Amino acid sequence: MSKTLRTHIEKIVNLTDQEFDFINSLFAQKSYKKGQYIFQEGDNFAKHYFIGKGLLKLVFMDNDMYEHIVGFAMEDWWESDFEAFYTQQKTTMSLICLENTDVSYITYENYIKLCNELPKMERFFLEKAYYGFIAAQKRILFTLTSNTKERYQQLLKRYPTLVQRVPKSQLAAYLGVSRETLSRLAL
Amino acid sequence: MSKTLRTHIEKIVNLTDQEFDFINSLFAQKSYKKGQYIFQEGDNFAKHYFIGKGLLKLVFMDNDMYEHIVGFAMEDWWESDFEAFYTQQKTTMSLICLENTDVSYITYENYIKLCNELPKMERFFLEKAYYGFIAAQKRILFTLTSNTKERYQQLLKRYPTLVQRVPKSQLAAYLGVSRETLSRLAL
DNA sequence: CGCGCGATTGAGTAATTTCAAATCTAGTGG
DNA sequence: CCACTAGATTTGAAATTACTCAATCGCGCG
Repeated sequence: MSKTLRTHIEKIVNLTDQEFDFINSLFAQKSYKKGQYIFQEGDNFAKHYFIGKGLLKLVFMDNDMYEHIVGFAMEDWWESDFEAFYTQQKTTMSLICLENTDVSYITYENYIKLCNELPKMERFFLEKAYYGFIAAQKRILFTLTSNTKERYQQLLKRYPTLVQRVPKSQLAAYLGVSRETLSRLAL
Repeated sequence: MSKTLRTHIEKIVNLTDQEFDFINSLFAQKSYKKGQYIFQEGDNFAKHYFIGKGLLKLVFMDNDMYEHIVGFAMEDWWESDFEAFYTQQKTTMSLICLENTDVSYITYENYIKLCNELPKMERFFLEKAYYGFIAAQKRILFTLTSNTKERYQQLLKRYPTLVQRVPKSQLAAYLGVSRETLSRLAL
């Protein structure tokens, strides 16, 4: 799994063996089973997670206990409650395993240390943040410009593997429609 | 206006006079009148804009020529077609002045030079990217969890000055509802 | 076989859109 | 000061879309 992380980082910045050893020393590994919470609303010490294997959902629970899906995350993706991580406040969302999952994670202290001692990693995280922002803005634009059916078709097209691994009710919670409405869409 | 930019940057990283002179040498200034396009869908050489004064909308035009508002931008904000800027492709959106506006802008080449020669500016842009991402994700979450009325009230509460400067029809195009629906909301 | 979960279907209700018309408002010229 | 106009907003009514609640269906698994 460490090899996965290195390969992943080296898609953006090149690393010497020593540099990667340093990076690796700042990450820890953990495995979770389907259904487990990696973190839960209200937790402190938010961390940043790199997913080696598995499938997760980042959810926000409303007053009626309905889970709104802010995002899915799978192999080679990063996920966290980003605001909680970066500002070191309590999390407002939860990260839940939809499959058995292996993650590498970094604490905020180690993240700061990493950026200070290895500025090229700041470049790496900057690029990740850019693409995260671009993706979020595209999702906003798509909800503005498209109806439910089009957004569902786009989801199927864009993440074909994801869709096969996730119950449709979860896709509805991501798209922001009821599962009945999703079920009635004639494709 | 240069003073504004310096003050703005120094909220995140401190600068020497020499450093700021260097930064400033990489930016150019330009003024626009209400109604003018700073850039338009299909333009090349996307730039990154810092708004010294004025008010802008970032819009995407659909097949029916309806303008969807991806975001507003005002004093002390950065705005651009971020994907077009970062990947140096043609813009897919347009940036339009809702008031007379003064901007400082940086080209992609100068942006790269700036980050390479002054790594602390990479830290600055990283922080901007983080907060941009967090804001976008919050907007997504708000559309998932709230009805139209709540989203409009949130907008009024969060950007009270903006709301006074923008026609309601534009707020509707930002929220993703028709202007008639917005008009019928009893607050 | 039967349980449990997810998906679908039905029926009534609520929210939003669309198109059209009426109203309001700020700025202009006489 | 008033009439006029353009743009913005509001209102009305019908059509569409989505939601809710309830019932049913389908299927893998012990």
